[in-house]
Amino acid sequence: MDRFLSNAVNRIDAKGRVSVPAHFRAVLQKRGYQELYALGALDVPAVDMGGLDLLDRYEARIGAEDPFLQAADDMSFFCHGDGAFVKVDTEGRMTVPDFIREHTGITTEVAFVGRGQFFQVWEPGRFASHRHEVRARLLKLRQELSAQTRALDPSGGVA
Amino acid sequence: MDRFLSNAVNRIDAKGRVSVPAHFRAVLQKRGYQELYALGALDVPAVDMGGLDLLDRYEARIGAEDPFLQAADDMSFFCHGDGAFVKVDTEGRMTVPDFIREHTGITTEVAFVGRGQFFQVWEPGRFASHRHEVRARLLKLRQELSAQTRALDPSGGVA
DNA sequence: CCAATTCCCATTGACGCCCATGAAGTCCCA
DNA sequence: TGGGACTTCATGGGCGTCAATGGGAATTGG
Repeated sequence: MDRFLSNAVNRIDAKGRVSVPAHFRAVLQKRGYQELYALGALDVPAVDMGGLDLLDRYEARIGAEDPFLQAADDMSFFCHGDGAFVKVDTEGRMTVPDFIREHTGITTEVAFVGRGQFFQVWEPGRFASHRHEVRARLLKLRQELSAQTRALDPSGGVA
Repeated sequence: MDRFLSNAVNRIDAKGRVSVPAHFRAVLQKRGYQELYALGALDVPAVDMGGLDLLDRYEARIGAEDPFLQAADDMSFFCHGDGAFVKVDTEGRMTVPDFIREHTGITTEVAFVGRGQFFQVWEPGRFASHRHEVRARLLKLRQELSAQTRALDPSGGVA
């Protein structure tokens, strides 16, 4: 297994630590990352987390912009100033920093959600809501499309 | 880690000193700089700080300009005349000079903001405001772009 | 000689490292 | 196929180390 998949909810202990799911840790180790890069998502109360490759991808994107325009400055301010490194201890736990709690609303439990090349952390309740929203949007999209084409439904369907 | 990342707010003591975040100090040491070069940002109430390489980059930028144009003269006047060196003591603290206080509005607390190749100092309140502005601009930019490309979304995904 | 700055030491609070415990899952064997 | 032993993992807590901060002493410059 080489990508972040499925989801799990873990509890934050009295010292503010939470176990990163063993499966995610295995992916990180396989890719050679001991430290996590974390960045609050733009439009949802979630924080994206992943290896340094996540930051590299943002920096590559910045490199494509004219460095004297505001867009490049904004992007750097966002991914460097708003991002952070998060350490994972020898037991596979990370301490949840304040900016993650503020951005996500996390207090006592953390929902880890695999996203392929990275994963997200959510407040469990908000994650459940968002999941339903996404499902509803996809269902609607599929119904709209199937009136014209079967593109989203190669065999039995997405849902 | 070899770049300035994440942000932290530290307090100025009675003598006007403030601790440079340990992570930033580690980056400076790795690059071999004991002294900081500081220059007030043009369009925001922040001061850019970094090693001598920061000044080098500014000078390289000046060198790219036609020396007969006023722009080159202005740039040189600005980054040499308005820039300053800031010392870091044995404890990793710097004294906040007056021009930084005036340009940023800093009084009792300093927000250190990583920017990759350099970092910035802000008054914490203004930093928070600017952060929200940047996020709003990027969100808008992303929505405009997503009609054509998913470049800002590392997943390239639906959500 | 005074004032500002720098160096040194002390405190405290946060964080990383270690060990322990209990629950859940897996594998093997009868 | 069912049960038991082993492994893995999430979680809790003690302890040492380091960083941020405060204050005093020494040094330097005007």
